[in-house]
Amino acid sequence: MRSHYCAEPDTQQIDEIIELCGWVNRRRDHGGVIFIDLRDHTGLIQIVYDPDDAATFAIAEAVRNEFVLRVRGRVRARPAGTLNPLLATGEIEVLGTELDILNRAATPPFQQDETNLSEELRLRYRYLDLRRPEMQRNLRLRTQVTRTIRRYLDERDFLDIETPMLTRATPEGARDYLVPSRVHAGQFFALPQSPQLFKQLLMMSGMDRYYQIVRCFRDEDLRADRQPEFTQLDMELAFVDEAQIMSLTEGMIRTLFREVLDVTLPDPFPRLTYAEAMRRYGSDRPDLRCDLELIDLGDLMQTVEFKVFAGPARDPQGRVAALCLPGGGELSRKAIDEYTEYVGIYGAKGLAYIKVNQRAQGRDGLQSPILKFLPDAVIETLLTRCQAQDGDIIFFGADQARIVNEALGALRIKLAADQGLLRDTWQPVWVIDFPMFEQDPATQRWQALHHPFTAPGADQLAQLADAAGECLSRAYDMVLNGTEIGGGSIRIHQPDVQQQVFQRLGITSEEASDKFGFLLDALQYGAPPHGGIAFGLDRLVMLMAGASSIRDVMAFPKTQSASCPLTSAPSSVSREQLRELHITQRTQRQNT
RNA sequence: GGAGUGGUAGUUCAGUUGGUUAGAAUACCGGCCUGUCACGUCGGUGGUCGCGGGUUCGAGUCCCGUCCACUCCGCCA
Repeated sequence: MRSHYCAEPDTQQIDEIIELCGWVNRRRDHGGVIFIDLRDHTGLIQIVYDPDDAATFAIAEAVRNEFVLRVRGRVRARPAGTLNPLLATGEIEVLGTELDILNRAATPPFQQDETNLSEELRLRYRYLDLRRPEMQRNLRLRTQVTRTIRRYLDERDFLDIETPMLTRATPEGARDYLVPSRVHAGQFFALPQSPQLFKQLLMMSGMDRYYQIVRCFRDEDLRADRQPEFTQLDMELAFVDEAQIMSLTEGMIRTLFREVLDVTLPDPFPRLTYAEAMRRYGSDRPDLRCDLELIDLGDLMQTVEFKVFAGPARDPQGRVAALCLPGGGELSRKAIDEYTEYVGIYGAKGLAYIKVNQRAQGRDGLQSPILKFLPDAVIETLLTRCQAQDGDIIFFGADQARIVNEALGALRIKLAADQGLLRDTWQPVWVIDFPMFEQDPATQRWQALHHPFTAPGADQLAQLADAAGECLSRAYDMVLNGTEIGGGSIRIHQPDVQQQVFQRLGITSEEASDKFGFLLDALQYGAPPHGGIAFGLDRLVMLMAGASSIRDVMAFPKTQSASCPLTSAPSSVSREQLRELHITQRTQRQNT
């Protein structure tokens, strides 16, 4: 006997068809025969049958609006329309001879085939939302993904080791979710933002291949691809370098896509340095499904009278770049205004453009508000550099490099999406050679781009003190179709290098030993070279499922305000509970 | 913290320059019909127009505030 809950029709074999989800078509007694149409996915059905006598006996159990039913009867395989031309959609039917009502069911608050349900309603009745074929498919896919990953890593002798959920608050990074201690008045645990420090300690313990599919917590504002609790595939290896980790993990992703989606990814994945990614795509997670690239014009614009361009061109922190959209000459004034507004979100003060109508006619064949500021030679060179052709439009960004990159980088993706220039394919890429540090524009302080345990490149130590901004790290990100799905680094395993990095970050040795003295202590007892990576499982599954939000690949996600309509969490708690935790009740909202 | 979109029967939506009894589809209930399958057909129940305040003779509609959901910026080492 086999039994399944299923959601998708599969017409290949009768045995598989019988595993499908379907629906009791009519509740009314029809001369003692109940027809079950397996193409009508409006509820849950389970069919149990005897594989030796599949065609003649079956028990179907189903949840319908009013009843949970059990039907015993004959199963009849029925390719669409063959047994009765009127039965155009059915694949299989059960002719019931007995009917039991197992339970009553209330009318559901929404219809299962409704596609426009509000997110709040879906989450409030998530258990019903999860009956929908799409959600069944997504959670099924998620299981396939974790199963495949585990098998890949198990075959390579990785240890699956759990790390604490109640741990120590971290000084940097995201805000922590805190848990008050009853035993220690006034002290708090933090839920882990990642198992970073523990997995490094495990390397020093000789657990030289570690992985964990682990929940992580960050108390920051939500997005379509960010939830306060999310799942990482966390990995760490000892005695490895970047090449080994990248080779191992891209092999894992290739296996995953081949086995789960029947998709062949490139071998090896292409690689881009951070600098090149920013220069060509304005982003450290470039979407390579689109060929549009940013074109540097800084050298051309240094001497023009147009201060909007000349200023940033002369500024070492500035950038002047162009984006040439083939066929974009068709864009209306309104459309261009909308793109101007769009780049404004990223801090761009405007969006200059040139429409190339008739390039052969030189200046007269162009259309642009900024033409009058640019000499012929400059115009000619920039057109050549952009490989502009008749009917194209060239957009310009000129500002701080950070703003130009963000604005044109985002515009590039939006133009590609709007114009249908994103290929329907999978484009993985490694981004490597990240800077160690970035400078906070407000405080001028140096901050770790990845995290403070990331090793600098072997030849980069000299830069650490004098030219921190140019110091490159041994970090790497895996990017798929413009989404960062994994990131990691080779870690610092020498205490003196770790001290230097802390110093550069302005972390005093007192602070360092207070916050993660245990890691510094551990380094002293002999740490092997080690490194690792963490993949965002939710994002990965979201991409593979074609979903637009990680909520659609999580069983019970939170809303954008980090609450749960199903359980009404977070909630007030009793005074008694608070008292035990040494929290004064003033901190609680008076709503109970 | 900021920008935008939305909130009207259980659900998805419409609702004109402010006008009298707020509509449709679907769901639900009842009758009829039925190898029906988005069944058909006849009838019925169902609304604090998110909430609060204001303008007005009159507010679903205009104004202010607020709450909720979603998208984005900031934030997310």
